[in-house]
Amino acid sequence: MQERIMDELRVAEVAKALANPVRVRILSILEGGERCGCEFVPLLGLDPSVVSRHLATLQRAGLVESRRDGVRVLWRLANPEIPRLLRCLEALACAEVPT
Amino acid sequence: MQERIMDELRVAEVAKALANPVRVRILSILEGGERCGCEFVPLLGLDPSVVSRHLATLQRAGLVESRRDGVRVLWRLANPEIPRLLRCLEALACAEVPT
DNA sequence: CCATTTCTTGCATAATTGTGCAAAGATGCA
DNA sequence: TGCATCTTTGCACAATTATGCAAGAAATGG
Repeated sequence: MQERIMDELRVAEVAKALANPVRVRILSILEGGERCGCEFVPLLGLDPSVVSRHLATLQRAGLVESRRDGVRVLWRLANPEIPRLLRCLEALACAEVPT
Repeated sequence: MQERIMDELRVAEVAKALANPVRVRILSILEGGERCGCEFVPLLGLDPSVVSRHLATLQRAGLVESRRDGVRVLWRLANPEIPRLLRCLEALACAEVPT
C-alpha cells in the first residue's frame, strides 16, 4: 500500500518528464546517439537557458545522463529501455481517437 | 518533420495524462477490471468532483472509456496496451537513481 | 589575464494544473 | 412528482510549469 503510493509517485515523476513536446523531441533526438547541448538550440528554436532546463528536468527524472567535454556538455539516454517506452507511448498516441 | 511535431505533441499529451499519481493509481486499479466512478472516491480519498475531473482527463487522452449503467458510470481501460506502458514506466521509475 | 564559447541560474511573467465547495444534471425508484 | 444517488460543471485559489532575458559560472585558447 505504502509502496504502491511511492510507486505511483515515481511513475508520475517519470511521466511528468515526458509530458512536454520539447522534452519528447529531445529524447527522440538522443535515440540517434550522444549530442552536445548547444546542438539542441537551433534544432528546437529555443533559448539556451530553456534547453538547459529541459535537459535538467530529464536528468532529474533519470532519463538522460551527461558528461563534460571541454566547454561542452554531451547528453545521452540514461537507460536502454527508453526507446521501448517511447514506442509504447507513440502507439497509444496514435491509437487514441476519443470520440 | 511536421508529423514529427504532431507526434511529439500527441505523445506529450498522453504522458501528461500519466503525469499525476492519482491518475496512475486510477489506471492501475482499472487494470483489475471495470469500476464505477464512485468506487474511486473512498479509494483515493478525494472529492467526487476531483475524481470526475481526473477520469475526464484520462478519457480525453484516450486512456479510459466509460459507459453508463443507471445512475453510475463504469470506467475501463481504453486500450489493452496500457498495462504494458505502465510496466515500462515502472521499470524506468525503479531504475532511476540520478546520483 | 582576457576573450570566446557553452552552460546554468536568478528573476519576472504568463499559462496550466490540482483541489474543494456549491450547484446543477442525470438516472432510477417509491 | 419528489427523493436519493451518482456525476459533472462553475468558481475560486494555491501551486506548478514554461519561457526569455540578463547575469554568472566553467572551460579553453590566445
